[in-house]
Amino acid sequence: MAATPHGEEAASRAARSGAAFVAAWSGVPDDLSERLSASQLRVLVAVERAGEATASQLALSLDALPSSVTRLCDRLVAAGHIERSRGEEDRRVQVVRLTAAGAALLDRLERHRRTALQRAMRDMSEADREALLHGLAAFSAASADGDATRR
Amino acid sequence: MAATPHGEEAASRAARSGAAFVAAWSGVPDDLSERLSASQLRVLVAVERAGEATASQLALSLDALPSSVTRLCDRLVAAGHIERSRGEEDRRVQVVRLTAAGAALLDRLERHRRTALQRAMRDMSEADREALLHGLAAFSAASADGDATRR
DNA sequence: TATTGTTATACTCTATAACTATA
DNA sequence: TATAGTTATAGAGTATAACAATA
Repeated sequence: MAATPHGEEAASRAARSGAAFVAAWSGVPDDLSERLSASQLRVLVAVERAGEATASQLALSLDALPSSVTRLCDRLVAAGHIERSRGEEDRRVQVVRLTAAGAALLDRLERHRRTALQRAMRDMSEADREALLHGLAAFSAASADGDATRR
Repeated sequence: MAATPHGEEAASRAARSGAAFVAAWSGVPDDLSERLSASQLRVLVAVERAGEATASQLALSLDALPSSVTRLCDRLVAAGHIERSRGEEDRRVQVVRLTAAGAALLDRLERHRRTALQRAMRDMSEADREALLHGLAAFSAASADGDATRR
């Protein structure tokens, strides 16, 4: 089996066999997807990652427009998942953060993800699990380095 | 480092370090996401996988409603990505299939995915790439077996 | 009478543009 | 006057219910 130019063969194999992993990783529990739209969930995850964020910061990190973020936050506030308050230095901005309910919801999402991954991984050999975890960590590191280099 | 009960630790690591792979795998080229909504793209992928499909079959495989599929197909037909025709046996059904333009579009999506994966993988060692591909293949096989067993 | 697909309606998401409050 | 956020409006996605054509 000869190496193909530029690792095209490896990328092609990753594209094919990666679908199952992506499906397991990306799943959302039914009761959550019934209560929240995918967009609302994306906002929630972005708020969690940022800790605190203004509408324009969220718009940037989500590649969305401030007006869209405002609407999404309106509904997330109404549902009790986030809270908004005026900035203390600059009173134009609205600072958004998770409520306890929002954090609990994201916790359930994370647990669901781990459960879905575990379901497939428990049927793998120890060596295969090891290879997967090692490979994913290396991919993650290479992605981060690439981003940094390209800056 | 002791093994944790039920492989929870392994699943937790996969959840964390898998994010970069999922991001690379799931990316859509800008010019495509400007022309097509994510929902339309999902329909297109489902049609490709099925070869030919009726509206209700698509609704099933997409976990959507026939009425939603009809709307999405309306726009995909208008854009020239799919074509519809009456079933020959059962004249109630509408059979959907890709046009050449639709197939070309999905081809570009696939090439974009391979390129994104290759970008990170070229900075990995040969051993790490090997581990990743091996692990993903094993995960995919375990998922398929699990599905079959649970049937 | 049952089934397939579509159309009617209502609510959400997203984008553009106009507007309000603050700087 | 510039900026942050919101509100107005319009097109698209998705759900329920009513409807047409076919079986």
